[in-house]
Amino acid sequence: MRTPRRRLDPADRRRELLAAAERLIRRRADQVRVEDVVAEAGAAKGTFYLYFATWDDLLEALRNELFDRFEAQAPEPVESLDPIDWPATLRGMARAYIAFNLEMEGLHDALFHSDFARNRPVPRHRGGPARLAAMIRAGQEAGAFGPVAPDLTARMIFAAMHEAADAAREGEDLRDVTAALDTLMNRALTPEFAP
Amino acid sequence: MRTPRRRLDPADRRRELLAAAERLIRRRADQVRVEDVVAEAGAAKGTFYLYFATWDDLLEALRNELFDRFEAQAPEPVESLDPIDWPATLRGMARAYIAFNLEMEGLHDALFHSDFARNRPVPRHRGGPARLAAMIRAGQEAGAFGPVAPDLTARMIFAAMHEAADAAREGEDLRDVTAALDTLMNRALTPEFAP
Amino acid sequence: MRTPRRRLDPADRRRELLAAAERLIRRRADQVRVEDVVAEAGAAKGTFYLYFATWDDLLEALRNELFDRFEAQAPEPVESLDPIDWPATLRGMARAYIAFNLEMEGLHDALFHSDFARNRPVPRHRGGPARLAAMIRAGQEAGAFGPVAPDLTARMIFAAMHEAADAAREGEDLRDVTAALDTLMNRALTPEFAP
Amino acid sequence: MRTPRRRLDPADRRRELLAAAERLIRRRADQVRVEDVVAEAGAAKGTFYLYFATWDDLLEALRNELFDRFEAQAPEPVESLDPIDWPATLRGMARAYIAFNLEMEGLHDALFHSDFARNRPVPRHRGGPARLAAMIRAGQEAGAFGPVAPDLTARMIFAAMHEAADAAREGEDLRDVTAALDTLMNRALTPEFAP
DNA sequence: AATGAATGAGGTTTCATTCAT
DNA sequence: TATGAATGAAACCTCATTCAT
Repeated sequence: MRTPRRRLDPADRRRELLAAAERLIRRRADQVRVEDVVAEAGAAKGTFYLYFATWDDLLEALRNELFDRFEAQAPEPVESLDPIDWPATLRGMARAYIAFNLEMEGLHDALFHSDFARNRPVPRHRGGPARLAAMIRAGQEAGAFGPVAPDLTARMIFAAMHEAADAAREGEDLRDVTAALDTLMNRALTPEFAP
Repeated sequence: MRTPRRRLDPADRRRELLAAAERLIRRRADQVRVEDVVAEAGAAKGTFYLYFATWDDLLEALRNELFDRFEAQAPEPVESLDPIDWPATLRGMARAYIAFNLEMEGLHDALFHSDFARNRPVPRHRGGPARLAAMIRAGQEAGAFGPVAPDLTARMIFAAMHEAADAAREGEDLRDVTAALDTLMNRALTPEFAP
Repeated sequence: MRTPRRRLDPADRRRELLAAAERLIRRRADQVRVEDVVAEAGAAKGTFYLYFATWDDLLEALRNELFDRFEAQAPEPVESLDPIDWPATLRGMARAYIAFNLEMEGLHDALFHSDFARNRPVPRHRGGPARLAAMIRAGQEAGAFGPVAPDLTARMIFAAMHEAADAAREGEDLRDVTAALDTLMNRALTPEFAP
Repeated sequence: MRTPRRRLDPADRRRELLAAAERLIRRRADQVRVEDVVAEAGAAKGTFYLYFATWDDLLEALRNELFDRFEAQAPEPVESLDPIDWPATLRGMARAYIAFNLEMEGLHDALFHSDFARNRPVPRHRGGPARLAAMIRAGQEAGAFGPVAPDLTARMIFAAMHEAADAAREGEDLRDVTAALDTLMNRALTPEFAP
């Protein structure tokens, strides 16, 4: 019983493989093998290697896609005319990030804390902290944020966001989590406080 | 009888294996195999399994040891008589944690973000966030910290500490990092600010 | 229609494929794959199989072509009128063979000592030994060569030629090699010696 | 149904694997895979890699063993007291080599004309030509052989021996082959002929 | 208590050949 | 006649774990 061939446009086939991998890794990051991916995608083993030279290349493609997707959904917040409400913008970003992260499930560790992540670090310019730092700087210029170190504070707040998302995933009430994060960010950046 | 057997007190043997594993994992978490550990420890392969039923059991033992060690070195801050300076205590803990984390090198991801970590989550009561939450509660009762949600805030601040340590490891100046973290914690917990 | 199709006269296409294969195998007999050949020939993978049913068929075609080419360039030595100088004729053939063999590079083993060679032996009538044996017989009839067993001696002298070519390829001085071969052949066939 | 373990002394296990490989390669040099060898040797796949890092390492070990074996069976020819009969000694070596080569079957090409052979050439000092050249030199000093170039002539005569063995394997009568080779060697080396 | 040879499931990657277009 | 995406049977190699000694 031969499997009938499904001839696809290469771009489509690639998409299917990526999608299949994403679906599986979400569920159980470990234990996903090339074999599983092609089975899920309805392709043959060799087909995988037509599109990705190694397993890590697939992961890299997946990571890039996630970045693209996040950037598409949480677009540059500015573009406004009236004085921007920076704290609100920040809160918006936090919500978007938490939602995105919650939705990532198993992908996160597989892409950001695996051997893969160690071997292929995220390029500096991608990733949330850079965006967040830019936002802090802009807010500071507008007088909406206090005089904190933008880059390091951005990294730490981003880590806090990430942790908040984890907490939500582990069962904490999402409103509590969001409120606590809002409080933390508000306090961390308010211009009304100078220690 | 090629290699003479080294008969050891079981506790010593176990310690040697753990120490060997720690040394190797620090260096390169992936790529460490049972074989390497026993070679480093001067034992035979089978001996490993007299002390650890599986590889993950070794990791768990290692994680526990790290917790013990951290708790031993960063002792409960209280025990004092005069009014405690809570912010200072917190800063002390942060410094201790950063130092500890910096010194962990490859251990961190191997123990906290690997497949192992997913399969065997850290027991609630161990780990920094629990201690930190306790500290926040105590500080709040003493009027030294503002009215934030203790557990969630503890988690987020802990994540920030962790990120700070990462930043230091990646080359950021340790004083800058510590200062930024102090600022963040101070702002996040100060009682003088109510949004 | 990405690549424009190159419609060729079948004979031309076949020639191109053969030439491409020859070029590549010369360089590195192992490691040459169908994929490489079609790339080198500017054709698509499937096209290969329109001209050669299997990879071994290509090799066989290549081997035949080499035989043809050798026979064309080292033409039947006779055609003469005066008494033929048989030893000189033999030396001429040896020189031609060495030159040819030197020029074959990686082709030799790929065509004569590979799994392919085992599965498809050279037809008796092709190949140097047969020609050489004929020459020895003719020379014997003319009284120019001694009474040695023509077929076996031809095989062995041919092997010696081949070895001489190898020696030259490995860096021995071509004149030394040729001289040693001439001496061997002269001694092996001289009529002036009967043990 | 587990296969019961056969625990062997490492040297014995290695011998068994080599012997199994030799048996199979003799029969059909291509088509022999690690899997076949371990099956023939009654071992598990992983066991192979305990003894040979790669397939080519096995082939190299096999080649070395063959050399050893040949040298053991065709010992240094000298050791004599009276004037040595050099031609007879040479004929003896030729017979030994033919016998050995005939007995090698599929091993020859696998070890001397495969990709393996190209990647790991025979060390100069092993192999027949070196021994043969030494013999020619000794014979020349004793006045038993004519003034031919020893090294190149040795190579060519060795190739002739090899071809003679091939002829015998292909069905030529062994006595004819031996006689033709004797004649060739006698003529090639006789001191009574100077062209 | 200790050893280290042996196991074998698991995973990756390659490439001749097929076949839908 | 030509294309090139797709196939899937090999083959290789690794390493946690077992077990006979």
